[in-house]
Amino acid sequence: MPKLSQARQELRRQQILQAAMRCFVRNGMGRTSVADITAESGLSAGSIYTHFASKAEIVQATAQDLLERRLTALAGFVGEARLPSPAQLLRHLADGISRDEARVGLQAWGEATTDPVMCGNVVATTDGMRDAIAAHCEVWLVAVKGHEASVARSRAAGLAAQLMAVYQGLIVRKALFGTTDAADETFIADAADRFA
Amino acid sequence: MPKLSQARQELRRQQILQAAMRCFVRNGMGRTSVADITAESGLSAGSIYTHFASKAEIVQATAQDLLERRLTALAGFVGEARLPSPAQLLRHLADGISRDEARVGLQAWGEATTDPVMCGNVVATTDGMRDAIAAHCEVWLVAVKGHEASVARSRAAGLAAQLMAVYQGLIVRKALFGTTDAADETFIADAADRFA
DNA sequence: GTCTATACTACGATAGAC
DNA sequence: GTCTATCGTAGTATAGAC
Repeated sequence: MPKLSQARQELRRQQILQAAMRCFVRNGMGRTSVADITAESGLSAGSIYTHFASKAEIVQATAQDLLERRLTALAGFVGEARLPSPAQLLRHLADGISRDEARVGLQAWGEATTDPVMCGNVVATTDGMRDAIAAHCEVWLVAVKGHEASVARSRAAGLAAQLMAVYQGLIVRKALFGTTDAADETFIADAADRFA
Repeated sequence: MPKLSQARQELRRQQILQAAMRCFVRNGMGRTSVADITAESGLSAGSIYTHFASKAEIVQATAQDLLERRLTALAGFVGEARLPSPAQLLRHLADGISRDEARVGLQAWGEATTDPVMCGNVVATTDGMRDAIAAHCEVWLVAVKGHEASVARSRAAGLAAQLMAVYQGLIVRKALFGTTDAADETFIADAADRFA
């Protein structure tokens, strides 16, 4: 296996996925044609089909990349030594996603309702985020709030589920509502208070 | 204007929209063809196009009906004399939406990211729900919690935004995650506690 | 690996009879 | 108003040259 060739393949793959992402932001996953992606990427149809077997695969891979970026960012944040509070965690989640990402995220949810592969990816990544949040909250509840280990664990699970729900609501808000930064800040501060 | 004819038109319209709804649950808005809707409704293509100008219009109308049903149900609930708490409100919102409705709701959000008409409908209806919740919470904060009018108003606005976010998160949960009733009940009870 | 050109299909929408 | 039949197009995927 030539290593350089693999790196080049990965580069092409990213080139295609980033072009697809821009197309999805503009026209949505459904109304984006493979021709649109070829035009946006500067590649040809033939080239794209050597890297992806079908349009569905491009759609899934684009969403998967997006989901994984969010999960990785979260893992990095809770991995720091600072031991952020649940409120700070929520704030970081909110700040970490752009409007374009929120838009394509919503499209991915819509696709996931009828595409089992997409649904599996969404559920797996979302569960991953929730578990990372739960694990962090458990530590936080013990270290900062002085809870006992067993109650911290069960409280952290519920807390994580709630934080994820608010996060998901915030994604809807960011994608569809032309809210001002000030209004978003109020919203996040309010939610943070509730989980403080 | 013949009245019976209008009623008949409305019946056909509902016949088409209900068929479309079933198709969207099965295959999604994007992958449902007009032929699918004709087959499901028992009507013909020609007939459908006398009632709707395009497929996009059918998609928008189906989503609009779904959104309005949720808004009307909420208005009815807060219109009762019982003065439910925010927690009970959330519980009612959660119970009022089926998994199929949640699925198509998610598809509508995805469409709304690139279809201005759909986006307008979603935003308007969601704002309507939030306002209805805020108005109710304001009354509740004054009557049950004994808050002063001015602080109740500002607190109610924030509370309503938070409740909507959790509600939206719950829609995602209901549509994509095969959660058990018990787990959902825990989730809702936990959220309700937080807003009690 | 990448391109151009194209085969094949599926879909949205309409025409015209009844 | 409703049906059947069909037109035109758009879009996915592939074949074959380079």
